[in-house]
Amino acid sequence: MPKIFALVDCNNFYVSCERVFNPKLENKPVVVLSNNDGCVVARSNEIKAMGIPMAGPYFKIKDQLDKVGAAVFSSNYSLYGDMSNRVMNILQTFCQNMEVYSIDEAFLDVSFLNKKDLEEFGRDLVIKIKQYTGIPVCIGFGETKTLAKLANEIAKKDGKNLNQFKGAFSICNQEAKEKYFSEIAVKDIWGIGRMYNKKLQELNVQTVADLISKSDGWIRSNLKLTGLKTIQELRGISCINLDDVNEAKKSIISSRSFGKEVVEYKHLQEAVASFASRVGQKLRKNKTVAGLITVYIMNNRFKEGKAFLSGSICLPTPSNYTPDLIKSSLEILDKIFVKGLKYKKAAVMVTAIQPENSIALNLFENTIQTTHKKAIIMKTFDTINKRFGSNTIQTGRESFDKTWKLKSEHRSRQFSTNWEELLEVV
DNA sequence: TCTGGGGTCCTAGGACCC
DNA sequence: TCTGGGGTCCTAGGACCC
Repeated sequence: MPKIFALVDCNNFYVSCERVFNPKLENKPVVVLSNNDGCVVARSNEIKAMGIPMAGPYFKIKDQLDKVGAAVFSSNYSLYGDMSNRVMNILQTFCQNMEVYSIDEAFLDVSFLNKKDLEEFGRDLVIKIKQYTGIPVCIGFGETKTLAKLANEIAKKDGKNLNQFKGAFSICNQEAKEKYFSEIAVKDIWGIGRMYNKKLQELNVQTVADLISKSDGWIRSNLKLTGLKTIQELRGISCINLDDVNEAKKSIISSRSFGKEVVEYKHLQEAVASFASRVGQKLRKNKTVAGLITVYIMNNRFKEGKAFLSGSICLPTPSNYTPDLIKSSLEILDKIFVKGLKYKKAAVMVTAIQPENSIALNLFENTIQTTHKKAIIMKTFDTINKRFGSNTIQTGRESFDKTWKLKSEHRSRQFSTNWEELLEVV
C-alpha cells in the first residue's frame, strides 16, 4: 500500500513558547538566542520580515533589534522541552505511528487516511493543538518524508500572506505537484544545504522541477548518494522510513562554548569533568553504555590560528558510570592539553553505544558485584538530581563555581516546570 | 567584548591482509 | 625495471538536519 506521511512543525517554536506565557508578545518582534546568548535560533514573523537571518550572531544585530523594541530571550530549554512534550502527546492520540523528529517537529504515518481527507484532518489537528497548548503548528502531507516537508513549507509560506490553507496542505495530487515544483527553489528542499545549493546554482538548476528532470547518474555524480535519495523522494519513491524512536543513539555529545576564554588547566578539567558527567546521565537515561570516549578542546575558531585538539580512549568495559567516564576523559585531556592556548570550547563525546544489559564483563576489572554497586550509586545520584534539580550533587571533579560558565542574560522563567519561578509571575 | 549545541550519514584515503 | 588487485576496517572530514 502506498504511504502517506504528515509533517507537523511548530511555527517559530521557541518564540511561540515564550508567547504562551506572555501574551503581550503577540504581534511584537521576538527573538530567542542560543546558549551563551551567541546566535539567533528562533525568530518571530516580524523579525523574519526585517530580514534578520537564522543563526546570525546576536552582537551584530543587537542595535537593529533595539531600534524596533524587540523582545530578546535566552534559551529556556526546560520550558521548550515541556511544551514540546505536550504537543507530542496530543499528536500521539491522533496517530500512534509517529516519529518525534526534533523538539518542534514530528512525522506521522497517516497511510490510513484517504487522500481527499488529508487537509481536513490536518486543520482539525492544527486547531486542537492551538487550543490545548497555545502553540501554532503547520502540517504538510506527502507520499514521502521529503514531500511532506515540502508541503509543510508551502503551508507555512501561505500562512504569512493568504492563509488559504489554514495551516494544512497536501501535495499528494498531480496538480499541486505541477504548480509548486516549478515555483519552489532548490534551496528549500529538505536535504539541499548551502553547499549543494551553491553547486546547483552554478549548474543552473533553480527549481524542484529542474532538479527532478535530471538523470540519476547526473545527480549521483553531483550530489552523491544522499542527493539521489532526496530526488527519489521528490519523485514519490519513499527512501527514508519513519525512524523507530526507541532505537539507541549512535553518539552522545556534551559540549559548551565558554563564557570567556579558559587558559588554566584546572578550569578545563572542571569543564571536561562536567561534560563527562552529563554524558553519563544521558547514557543512563537511555539505559545504554558506551565503549569509546573522545575529548575535544578548541580555541576561538573566528580568530587566527585555529587549534583543534582531540583524543580518544577505549573503555576497558563499556560503561555509563560517571566516575569511569570522568577518569578517562581527564586522561585524554592530559594527553592533548597544550599550555598557553586560550580555549573557547570543549566537548566530550561517546560512541560504540550499546544497551546496558548486554555488557560483556572484563574479567580483570569487573565483577557482577561491582557493576551492580556502581549502578546503585548512579541511580541514587540521578534520583536526587531529578528531585531537587540538576547539579544538586556533583562529583568532586566538577567544581561549583564554574568560572567557564556560559552567559544567559535574558532567560524567561521556567513557568511550566518550576513552581518557584511560576509563582514569581503572580 | 560578544559567533550554539547535538545529531546523522557518506566518502575518501590510509593501513593492513592475502 | 617491473610496482597487481581484491578485500576489510578505521578515521577524518564534509555535508546535511534541527
